[in-house]
Amino acid sequence: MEKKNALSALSALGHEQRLDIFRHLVKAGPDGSVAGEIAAALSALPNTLSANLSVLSQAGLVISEREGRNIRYRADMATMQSLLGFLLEDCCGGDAALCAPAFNALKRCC
Amino acid sequence: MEKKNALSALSALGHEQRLDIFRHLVKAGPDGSVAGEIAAALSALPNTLSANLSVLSQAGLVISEREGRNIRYRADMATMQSLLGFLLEDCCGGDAALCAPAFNALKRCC
DNA sequence: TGTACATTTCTATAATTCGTGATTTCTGGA
DNA sequence: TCCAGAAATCACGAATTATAGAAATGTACA
Repeated sequence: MEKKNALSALSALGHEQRLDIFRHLVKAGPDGSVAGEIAAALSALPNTLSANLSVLSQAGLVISEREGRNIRYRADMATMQSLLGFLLEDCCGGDAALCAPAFNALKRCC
Repeated sequence: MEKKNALSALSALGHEQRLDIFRHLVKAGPDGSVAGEIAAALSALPNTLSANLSVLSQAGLVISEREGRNIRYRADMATMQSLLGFLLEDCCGGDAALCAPAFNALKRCC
């Protein structure tokens, strides 16, 4: 992951409603959730929710798909994993072997 | 980790210079780096660097310690790990057993 | 005690982000 | 074609945050 992508992902998550949305989608798992459900779950106004979903989407943290007149959102765990890789790059004094097992385990999980 | 702590950590990292500082400290490892070294490495002005180190410190992402007339900073990996735990809570449909190995591996590494 | 160095704090200005209301687009069904 | 529901987009004032320069603090050492 490049720095600008990491920055947009981190600043997207550094906002209360967007963090709530992302965690809601993480908990929802691979099925995700449609915008209306998210709005109801978080008691959010439709337009602010939409704006925040757009920010998360541009940051690559969520993926959207139209489903009839609803739009379904899912958390993109692959982006999350590469963000972690970027943040913890060279975390073990450059000895990647120390961290590799942890990153691989994260990829298998979720 | 509570939500407000996660928010302050994420928004602290969602800023270019602060992200650079944090990654610099992660690469520096347990020895950390003094403010002057960081400023030289990032070509940062002393006052803006100080302000951003303060933000990272309040977010719990770095730890500081005076060392003569310098101040040494270190990345706090424990905060990072609990942030990941917060972000990925219930990521495997509530089946924590799927994620536990990955989180444990992360704790051992770094 | 006096000086030099490293870092922080203060202050003012500039830039960015946020939330809200109104409008618009897209879809499905009468 | 027309209407209703779902979501996105636009515009704008308010609030927050960032930046730089200048001054102040704390430390070491002669």
